[in-house]
Amino acid sequence: MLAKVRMVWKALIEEQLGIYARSVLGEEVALPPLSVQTPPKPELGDLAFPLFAYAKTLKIAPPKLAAELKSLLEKREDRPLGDLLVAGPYLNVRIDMSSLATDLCKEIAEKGTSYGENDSLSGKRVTVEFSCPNTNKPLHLGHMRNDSLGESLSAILKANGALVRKVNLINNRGVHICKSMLAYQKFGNGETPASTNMKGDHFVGKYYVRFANWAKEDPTAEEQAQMMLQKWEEGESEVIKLWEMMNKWTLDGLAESYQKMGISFDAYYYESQTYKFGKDEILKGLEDGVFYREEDGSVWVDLESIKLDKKVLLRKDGTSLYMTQDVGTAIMRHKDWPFDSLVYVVASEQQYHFKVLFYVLQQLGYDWAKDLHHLSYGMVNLPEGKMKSREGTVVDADELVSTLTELAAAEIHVKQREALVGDVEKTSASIALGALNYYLLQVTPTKDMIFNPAESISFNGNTGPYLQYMGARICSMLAKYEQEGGDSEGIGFDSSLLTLGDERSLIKQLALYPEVVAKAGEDFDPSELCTYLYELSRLFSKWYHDNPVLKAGNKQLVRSRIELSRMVLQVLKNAFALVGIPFLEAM
RNA sequence: GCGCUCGUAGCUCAGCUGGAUAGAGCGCCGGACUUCGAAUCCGUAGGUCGAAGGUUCGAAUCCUUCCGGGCGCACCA
Repeated sequence: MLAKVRMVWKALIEEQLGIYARSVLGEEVALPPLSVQTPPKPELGDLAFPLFAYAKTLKIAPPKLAAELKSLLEKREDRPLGDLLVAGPYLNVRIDMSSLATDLCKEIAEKGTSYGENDSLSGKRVTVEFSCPNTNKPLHLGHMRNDSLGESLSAILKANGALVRKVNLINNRGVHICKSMLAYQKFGNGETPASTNMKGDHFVGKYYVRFANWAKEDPTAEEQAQMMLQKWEEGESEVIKLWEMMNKWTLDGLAESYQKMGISFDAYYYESQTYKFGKDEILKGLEDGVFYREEDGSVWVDLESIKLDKKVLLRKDGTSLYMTQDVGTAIMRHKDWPFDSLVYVVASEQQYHFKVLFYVLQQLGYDWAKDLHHLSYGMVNLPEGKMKSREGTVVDADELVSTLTELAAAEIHVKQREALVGDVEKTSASIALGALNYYLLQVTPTKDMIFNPAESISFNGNTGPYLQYMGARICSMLAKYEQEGGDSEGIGFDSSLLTLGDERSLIKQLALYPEVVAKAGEDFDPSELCTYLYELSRLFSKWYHDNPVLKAGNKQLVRSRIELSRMVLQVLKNAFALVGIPFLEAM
């Protein structure tokens, strides 16, 4: 909506520039494109058109040109509503906020939860792979950033019109899995998650740690694990039975965590089922001459054309590797659900892997391989440095969620909001989730980030709960308004009454939302929505603090401010849904 | 060594395709609840945007070099 206003003014001024150039120079000249910006201060208007670039060709100082254009434009009948102002070398526009607000109010009311959506990816099928845990330990903070990003990105792509399929690849095979199995076999004494009253993933994780300790004393431990893997691959029934049992324990535990964290998938893939795939594809590529075979029998791809060295795709004994498997899995997924695009949400450590993977898939001639993406995100570190499992500094996901939930509940009790909130347990869980997702998504994905536990449990300032709080306050105000019969009085929304600077800023921010959704989708960057949300909430809370709504006096003004609040509420709700912040009517 | 990436206030982060006095939050100090929810709001202090060059009318933003972090560079996954 704001985009439209911008376009109209830009086109008009560009046209005027052309006319002016012709009159001054007496001939047609190619002028540099006009750029549109936002002035740094509200007093300077809403749109800014810097004129520096024209000084040379038109032989006029930018401030003079601004004044000239202003007076020429003001004579034009076809000029849209709004004011022109000269601000030094800039020609600025103060747009007609009243008509924008009227249109906006209508649009938000009509579209409701779909306000902000667009069809830039309309009909496009996108598979998003994320999470991809091991089945030998519970989720930790690193997984949480991955999960938040994957879930949020999926929602954002949907809001841009895409058909999204969320998939998870469970890493449930390999030596590391055998380690926890072996430790359990040796030291388990038949205990189970049920008998020890432990969550399955933590239970299995305990044995993974147990293995590490044992391996320190017994040098044969690693060897034994390797032997177990062989037995597993041969399908020895006892090993398979143990594997199935322990896998289920972990997966049940993970399912519980996912549920709590609001994570879900449309399909699961298991490495145990996919690890052999890809071999045939590589052999086909070898036949077609896109790969080559070394003397020892191993198969390689030459990466010189993408300025990398070379990479093995099949071992000399003909078995698959990580890369081989990923090639197979991608192709299989495309058969399952023919996508136009595939996004991998995986840590930045694997940038090289994905560069190679994408290249190999292209070499194999799949047309969909043109649109593969790696949403590469940085590490999550602690203030003291990296998380290290050996030093026990890994932040456990379940523990973190429950700590935050307890703190939120404590806050509700301190403020004596039990009655207002209703279900304290559910509400505090939602606050915890909002806090976590916002904390993790706030940072530009590609950057490493520092997770400060003390800061993450704070609910003040630039946090998820701050945003939720704004929503709750608006809800409570609207409830009061409706209770007092405000809506039934038949008074309409009069946008011309919203003349305060803060109101103008709010309206603009609301009108900007659809563009932010589109940009976040283009950039694969949920943090852009976080920044937007905080700015919207901040503007609202300042305005709401300084200006009465229900007690504004004039009924027409009350009504108009109520409508403005309703718009803010709607946009908050819509944006929350895209970044995993549960909306709360009371907290 | 090669490749990728990052370096903005004490700390954590924003800063749109280069543009008008570089912005928030936390923390510090100081204010605002008989008034729509104080999980709030307002104010003060705090920055030669890692360094040096270059391109440009104009650089935190683009280019080069250097310094300093991180991550890759397995017939592991």
